[in-house]
Amino acid sequence: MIYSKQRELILKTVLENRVHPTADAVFSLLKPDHPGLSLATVYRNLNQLAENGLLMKIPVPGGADHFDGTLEPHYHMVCEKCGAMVDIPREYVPAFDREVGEKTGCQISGYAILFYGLCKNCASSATASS
Amino acid sequence: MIYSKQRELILKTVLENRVHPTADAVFSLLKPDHPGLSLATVYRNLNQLAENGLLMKIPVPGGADHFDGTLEPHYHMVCEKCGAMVDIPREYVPAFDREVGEKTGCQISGYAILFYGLCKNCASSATASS
DNA sequence: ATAGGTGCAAAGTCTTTGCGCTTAA
DNA sequence: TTAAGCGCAAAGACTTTGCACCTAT
Repeated sequence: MIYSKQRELILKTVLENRVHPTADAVFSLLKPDHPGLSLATVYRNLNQLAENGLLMKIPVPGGADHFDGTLEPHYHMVCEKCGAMVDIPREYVPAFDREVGEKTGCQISGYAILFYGLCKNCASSATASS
Repeated sequence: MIYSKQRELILKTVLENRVHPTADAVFSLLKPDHPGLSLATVYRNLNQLAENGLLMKIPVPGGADHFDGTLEPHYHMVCEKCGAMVDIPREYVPAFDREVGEKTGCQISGYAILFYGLCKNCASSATASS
């Protein structure tokens, strides 16, 4: 992976913006200061960075993929009200792969969990307004 | 929800084909005997049936949604070799929502788990051919 | 020199939607 | 008769790709 200015910028943007941005969000953040930048470049680099383990790709069914600079294993929740993506510490979830593999005869290589709900802010404002 | 011949056919197809078909798969199964059928109708009805709890919609990141006529709560595995979708009994997985909600302050409404790996067939043929 | 990157625009995949016609209740 | 459904074709959202040019090594 030879150096490229664009890739550096894209990685930096994800690392500095802890909001788990989508490709489009990264693009929008960078575009003003880098008018020549292409959305295709953002997609290519985010995917490449994820493949190389420098970022985590978080697929969201029915929506755009998000990218996360936090590499420690953890899960995510999508806020159904504001769309925010919230980190969920990993330790509350056991290692399913082995368990499920033993019981079903399948060879499990991994699994993805995505929680749905309301983030702290939206949950408290919903309570307040009732 | 007023009756429609198409909806009946679509539901019947999912119930009889325990392969967790996609909208397109349902369409392909029905098209030969029902040349007038439209893919849009299949999508509309599958979604409506899922909303009404007669089917389960299984979103697959980066791929087409699958639909499942088995209503008892359970999870799924996508075979990375043949693409088959395999049922995973539910009891091996605890109720996360409450746990995670308590720890994070978020109001969790649900979660989705999707396993990745090799189904029994593909796992054994991989072993055999080595 | 050359493999890898980039920008642009086109294409691809999956899904939804607008519209005029049809049908169940 | 009228709200719900249908078929068709168009559009939408997200992502990838082909190509000609550029750049790090």
